[in-house]
Amino acid sequence: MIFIMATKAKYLLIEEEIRKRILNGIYPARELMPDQNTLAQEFNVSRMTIKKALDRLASLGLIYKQSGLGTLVLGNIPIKAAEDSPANAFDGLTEQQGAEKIQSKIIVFDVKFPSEDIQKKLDIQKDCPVYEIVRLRILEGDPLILEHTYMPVELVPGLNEKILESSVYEYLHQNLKLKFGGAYRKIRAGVPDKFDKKYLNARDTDPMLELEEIIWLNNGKNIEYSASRNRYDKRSYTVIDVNDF
Amino acid sequence: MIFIMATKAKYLLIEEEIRKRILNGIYPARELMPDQNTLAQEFNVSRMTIKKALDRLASLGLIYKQSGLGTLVLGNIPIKAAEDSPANAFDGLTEQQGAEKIQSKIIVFDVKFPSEDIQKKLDIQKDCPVYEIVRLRILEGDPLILEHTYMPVELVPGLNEKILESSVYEYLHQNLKLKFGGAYRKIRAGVPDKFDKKYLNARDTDPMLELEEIIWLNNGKNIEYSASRNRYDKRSYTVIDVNDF
DNA sequence: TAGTGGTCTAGACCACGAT
DNA sequence: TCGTGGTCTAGACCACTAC
Repeated sequence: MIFIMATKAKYLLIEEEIRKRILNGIYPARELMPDQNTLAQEFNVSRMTIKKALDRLASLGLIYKQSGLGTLVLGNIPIKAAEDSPANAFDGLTEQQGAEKIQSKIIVFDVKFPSEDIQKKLDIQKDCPVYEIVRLRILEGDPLILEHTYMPVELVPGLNEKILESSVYEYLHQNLKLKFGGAYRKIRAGVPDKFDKKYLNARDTDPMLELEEIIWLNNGKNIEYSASRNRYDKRSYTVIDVNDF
Repeated sequence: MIFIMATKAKYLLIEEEIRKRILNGIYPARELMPDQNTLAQEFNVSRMTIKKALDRLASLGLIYKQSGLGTLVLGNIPIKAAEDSPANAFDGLTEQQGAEKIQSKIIVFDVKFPSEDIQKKLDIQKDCPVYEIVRLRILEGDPLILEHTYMPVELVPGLNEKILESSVYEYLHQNLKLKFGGAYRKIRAGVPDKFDKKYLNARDTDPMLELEEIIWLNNGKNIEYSASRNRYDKRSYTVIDVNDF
């Protein structure tokens, strides 16, 4: 009949509740959990709403649904480590690790016209100035990531060193009210360059893990191209994939 | 998971059609496309069905939806290269590249009791034998990937060298009728080991890109743990991420 | 205020797996 | 055959954005 979205959508609340039940062993791993109709009755919602909650849990890899069989609770993932970073995450490093743990040292902060390469990556014209930023991100005193970033000036007015030293993401969201639409990321390995050697203390034989990234806003404009260089022994990226056929 | 009705589900057909319209510029990039009600009328389906098609296109990064605004068509992704491998893909290498291009050379094919590490990764007991496989994957005559794989024997009866030389995935699906539930993948960089040097011709200073992977079946059992070593100059992995907070 | 996408319902039929 | 999850509908209200 009527429903209120005072806070969260029902399917999100149900998702949370079911996740708790899985973690607490109320729905044990490797067993079937109650069927959608039963859950719909229990939560007093329609089956579509239950299904939406389960779809999300399935896409996180917590459950597996199969038509004709039921919904299976999956176990924990053995190669998952606490220090792994999901390859699909939107919060900045500051938000991931906590502001008190992360320091940022500005190596380069400049404005220039974009090279052809950067024009293509940001989808802008050659007369559209961009910030060029190189930041060293330091976790608890340890050099962790060297970030090379390009952003169109017109999309990010008022960027300054103070902001770069704290959280750019916060500035974009809180102050400029910008919203991210999505990101495309590419992960690869590479040899250390002179920046890596100087700032990440990489030796010639130390592999680097590089995350290249284009982020676009909800209006479709590209706001950032960045290449993050990680020490190979400090970081890895993870992806969960759910079979869809 | 899915349908396989005699015909495809409506939302899949609509997804295809809209994708075509985007690629053909009928719905131009960086502009709003028709709203959901209009599309529902045009395709003669309910709005929920249109929404489901759009949800999928959004998760692929082709469009961006915003409540109150409309649905925006996004452009192409500048750092996307033809040789990139999606980090979330299920088909084996043979299926990705075509059977005629890929050769597999078996370096190790053995059966043993699992180490503690492998027991944990496959979630099995110590008396449950596993295959240990090392395969060199060769693309058009060029050594590409060195795969170290472990699989429980009881889940994969009848595995042999002939199968290893063609496609294991095909054997699992076609012959054993197994279905994958999902996978967890971890990507990192590392230094070359003696296998990499011998079979991938890696020099001491060549970084390796490693993809570690656990695959589980739709019954929740882990069927495979593998670590794939790639030459850094031959391969990178990609992820698309869509903001949906 | 008008119009968008997001959520939700109650009920229907279908394909699939197990019995 | 029965019960499961998957799809689909027709219509409703909500939250957000732009005007």
